[in-house]
Amino acid sequence: MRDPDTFESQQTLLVVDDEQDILDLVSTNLRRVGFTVVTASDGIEALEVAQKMKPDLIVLDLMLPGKDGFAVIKELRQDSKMRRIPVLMLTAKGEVSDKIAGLEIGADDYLTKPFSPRELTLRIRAILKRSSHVLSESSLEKENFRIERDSMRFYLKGKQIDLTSTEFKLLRLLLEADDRVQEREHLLREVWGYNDSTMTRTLDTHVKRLREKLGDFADCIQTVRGVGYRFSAR
Amino acid sequence: MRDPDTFESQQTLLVVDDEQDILDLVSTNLRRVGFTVVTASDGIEALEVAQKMKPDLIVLDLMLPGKDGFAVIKELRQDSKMRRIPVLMLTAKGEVSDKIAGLEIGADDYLTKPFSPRELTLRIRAILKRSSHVLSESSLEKENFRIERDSMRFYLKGKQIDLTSTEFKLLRLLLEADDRVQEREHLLREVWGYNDSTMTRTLDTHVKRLREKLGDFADCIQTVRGVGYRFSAR
DNA sequence: ACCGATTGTGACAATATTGTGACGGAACTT
DNA sequence: AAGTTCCGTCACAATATTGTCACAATCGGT
Repeated sequence: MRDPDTFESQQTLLVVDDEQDILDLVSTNLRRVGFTVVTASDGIEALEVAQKMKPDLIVLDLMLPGKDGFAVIKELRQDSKMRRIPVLMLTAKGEVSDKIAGLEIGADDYLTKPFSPRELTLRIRAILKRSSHVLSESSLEKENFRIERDSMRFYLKGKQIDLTSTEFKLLRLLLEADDRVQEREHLLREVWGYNDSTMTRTLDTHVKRLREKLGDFADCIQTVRGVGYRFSAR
Repeated sequence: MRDPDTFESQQTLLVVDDEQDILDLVSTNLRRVGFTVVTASDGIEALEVAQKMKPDLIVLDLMLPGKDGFAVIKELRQDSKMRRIPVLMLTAKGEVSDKIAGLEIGADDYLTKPFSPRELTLRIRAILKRSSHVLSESSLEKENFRIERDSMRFYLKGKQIDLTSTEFKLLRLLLEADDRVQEREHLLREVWGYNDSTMTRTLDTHVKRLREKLGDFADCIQTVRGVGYRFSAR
């Protein structure tokens, strides 16, 4: 009898690294624990494969010939089809800067080389669990909040509340972020498509409107001054 | 059959000493227990090799021709790529001064000659274990302190404490440094982006504000006169 | 014990950031 | 066409954060 946790529809991982031995090592290990693994050895290839295969997760080395990990993530996040694919970033020792530590680059997690295969699979499982829960189901429920992605409806304490489409997008992002701070720039990019991040106050205004509609729960949208907003359900 | 946890991409050590026999002894021993070892016999060479190889740890003799161990560490800590590489300092009997004892020089540990190979590998393992864990997880817990990088929340004895973003950055750096002294210049560069390190007292002020918020635990932020600050949790 | 350098401290002013209400235009409905 | 909804901007208010300064306290060295 199989452990129910491993009894999952096979999940596909894309592993991207330019060092062949690491690629081999990682993929054999991941296959051994039940994943389907495809590989790529540079950024361009990675993007192509990602587009074609729609992997459930990408393991991405930061240092790549041609297009580095940052660039790959950036393009990934700009494509609506691939935006949701979680990324686990691999970094060499010296590359660990604050940017990475803060996960400001858009990766979902990162791992410093050298790492043990066990650690890698643990991380992958954690991300997949989190994101399958959060992202793939059509409705997302959290405490008193509930969002139905398909119908674009929002419920607070079971009661439906009308949101405009922008409000909905914004609240959805905040909810999906699950207590992580979402930077202003990020929200502006995701909801409005603003890439320049210049002066606009529309985010503030919409947050205000959302808070109004949340009533007693207005404080669930917390502002992190100088950074962005964070949603903490209750 | 190998233990899966030891099945990791090989870790590289850089051993620096000007005495050839010690170099040989140490490296053969370290290779025997599974490390990749590269060597250098003076400070200049050490820095070059470190830059090129990005070793996972440097074993550094204090007494070196040309540039001594202190100088090497100092330069190391100034380079953003190499800043995080842990250093194990080797010292001869008489050289153990207060500076070394307090590890105020930026080393992660030190060992007095003569030492047994076994002791050396134990120390190395300890340092590597410590430093690989500190940065790789999204939340960092240490005694009564806990920092969640994603949500930018800080907890003391389980209770959440509000920090401004600057305070958060500062505390995070101190916590991540894990008992190592962080030089003023370094903190100013990392948190504020100041490169000139001229006269500003804002670091002092922020440390004070942090201490206020830490209450009883204010003394965990220790000042090292003329050098910087050190965080030692309890 | 004294001196100079360094750090702690409290107050303050400047600045940066966000909240808020109102407004006008655009898009959509009726 | 009139009414409605939604959206982004603006001006202004309300806050929160930050850096500096003057002065006190402390430390290290002699």
